[in-house]
Amino acid sequence: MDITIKEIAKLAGVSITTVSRVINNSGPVSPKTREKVMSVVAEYNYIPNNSARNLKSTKSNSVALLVKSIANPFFQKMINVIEQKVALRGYQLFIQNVNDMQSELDMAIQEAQDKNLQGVIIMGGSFNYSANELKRLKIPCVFLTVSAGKEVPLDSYSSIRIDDEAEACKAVEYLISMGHKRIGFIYNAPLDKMTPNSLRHKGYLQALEKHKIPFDPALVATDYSVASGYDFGFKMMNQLLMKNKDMTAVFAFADTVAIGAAKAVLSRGLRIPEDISIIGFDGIEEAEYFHPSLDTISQPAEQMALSSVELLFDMLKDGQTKHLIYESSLLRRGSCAPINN
Amino acid sequence: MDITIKEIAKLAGVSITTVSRVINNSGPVSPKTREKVMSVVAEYNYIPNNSARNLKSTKSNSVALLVKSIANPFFQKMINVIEQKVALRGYQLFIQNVNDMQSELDMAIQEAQDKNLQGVIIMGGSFNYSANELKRLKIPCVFLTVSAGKEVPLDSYSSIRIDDEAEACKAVEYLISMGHKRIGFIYNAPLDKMTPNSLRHKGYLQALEKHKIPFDPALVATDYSVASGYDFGFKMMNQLLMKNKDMTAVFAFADTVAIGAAKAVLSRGLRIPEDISIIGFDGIEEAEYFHPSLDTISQPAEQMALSSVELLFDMLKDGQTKHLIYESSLLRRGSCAPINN
DNA sequence: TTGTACGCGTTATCAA
DNA sequence: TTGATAACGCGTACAA
Repeated sequence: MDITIKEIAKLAGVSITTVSRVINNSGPVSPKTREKVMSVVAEYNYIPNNSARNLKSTKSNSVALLVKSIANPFFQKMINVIEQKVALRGYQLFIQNVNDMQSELDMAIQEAQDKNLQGVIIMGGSFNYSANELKRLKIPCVFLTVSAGKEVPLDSYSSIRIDDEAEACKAVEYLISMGHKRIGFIYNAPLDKMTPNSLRHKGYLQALEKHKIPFDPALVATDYSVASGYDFGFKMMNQLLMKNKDMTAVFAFADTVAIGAAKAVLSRGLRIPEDISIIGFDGIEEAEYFHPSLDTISQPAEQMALSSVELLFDMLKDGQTKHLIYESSLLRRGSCAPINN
Repeated sequence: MDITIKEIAKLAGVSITTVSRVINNSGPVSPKTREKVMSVVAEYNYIPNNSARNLKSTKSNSVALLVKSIANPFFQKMINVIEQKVALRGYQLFIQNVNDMQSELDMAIQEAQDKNLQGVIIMGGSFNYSANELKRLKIPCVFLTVSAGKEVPLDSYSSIRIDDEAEACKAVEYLISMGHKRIGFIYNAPLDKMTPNSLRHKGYLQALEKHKIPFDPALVATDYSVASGYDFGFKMMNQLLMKNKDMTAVFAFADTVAIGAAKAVLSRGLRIPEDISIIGFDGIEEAEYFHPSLDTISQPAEQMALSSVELLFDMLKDGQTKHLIYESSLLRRGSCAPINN
């Protein structure tokens, strides 16, 4: 085992209380005692044991950020912002990945207990949390990019998201406004849960309906069995192109997928946007650096991340919850063009 | 505070020992006692406190993966592999991001103590670890993509990496073999530390020297003050293009940077590879899905990740250390072409 | 098969 | 300005 506070105390010829005071700057210690202790601490590379600390103390100035699929590029920039803002408040931030198999809420509950967290931000996930589970998480919680779902009382959490359905609808209407009627859609969402992706699907359908464009299942590509990403977009787009010779535009539910789709188009010798218009969703850097840069529905990621921290500390302060729905912006960068025939 | 083992014991009408036995499957418990305890545990959503558990220093079957800059796309796929392989061994894996300001080794030491880790994999970072610090980390440690540096005894850690210098040299020689002589280089490495990136810089110089191509500082773009990424590559490439009208090829030290650079080329209406050949390094998915797909020096990421887990468990088993240097492969995908004038 | 009691490393409450 | 000492929640000898 490593060196403990007890041994440091003995080596410095003081009590453990004094050592504790020195390392935590709590309570009064005479300068020369402090110095003595410090030197011993340095000499033996003493590091306090956090488990013991958490066990004893009830307040640690720390919050956690749980990210459902940290590999998601869209989340990356939000993570950076949150990291900075939390640090600015003098709090420590624990960043944890939550994989597909794990329950983010369960992890939050566990971590909250282990680390005496003051609050949690949960990024990604679904809209299906139970009021009961959320109640077990006794600390303030902010959902980022989703809300907790209908059954959960609004005053038990805060949330920040966009209106995925409306924004997706906007994307498709943008294509429609350019004369497109045969509009493909690529998406991937679990069947059993409500996620932002499911809402984007709804948005696609809504736009078609609104503009009296008949829905054609052949124009929709999806595959629950695989993870979405570049290759997913690539494969799905190839399917769409094979099946629909008259398709003139495609809406991909995420930028990564849009990139894969765009690659499929270009690889076949087709042109963007002359032959196929493509629009994505999220607003990640990769879509901008693709060539041609892809049009997209861009979420105000930095702003959302920033707000998540603010809402969390609002809750910490006076328990006030808030539910923000941000506007996304349609970025026209040239991957969509009016239909030309 | 949350419910504790003591309260569960009381509610179930048994001792805490029995509860402990039930939840850990240690020691004998009669079926009906077990059932009784389980039901109380379930009813009250009891979750054992990990801090308290760790305090008892009962070797928890867990290892940690510390990632220097988890946002790095190249690391992402390795993380997935490691996650799976560790799980297969029945160990729990803690994944931790280490940002630029933090010392990965210090974090490892801290975590090892707090969580009773059995071992650590450190991904990324530099070649400058001190033997002393490594000694303070008393558990097996595997460095992935770097080694610990010259002063550290080889039997105190394991490592897996590639020969960055030789591979970078290979990339440049590939360009040279196609007749290129005015070859730009974009890179970014801290001045005070030895990193894979510094080695790639060396490789660039080495290739030039080997083929008697005069070194021209105007062909090298770097900027220590910013983080490297797409935008970095974009900016640096624009600088290079402005300064060197006769440049025919560029080697970017990382694929992300190569993508930004390629975007700069295409944005100016130049063609790849007809006007400028571009080659990157790492072998990330993004480079493949860029259009045109970018040539690159591809590291065997999955294999390296897999080996890192194996080496860690080798060390756990019998203390054997090993130092592997993998071969990278040159992926020719069409972003480089023979010079044509 | 079950329970009692101690200690893990730390902080906090007293009293000196 | 210092120092005993009691918790914190849990696992585990050792007893029963």
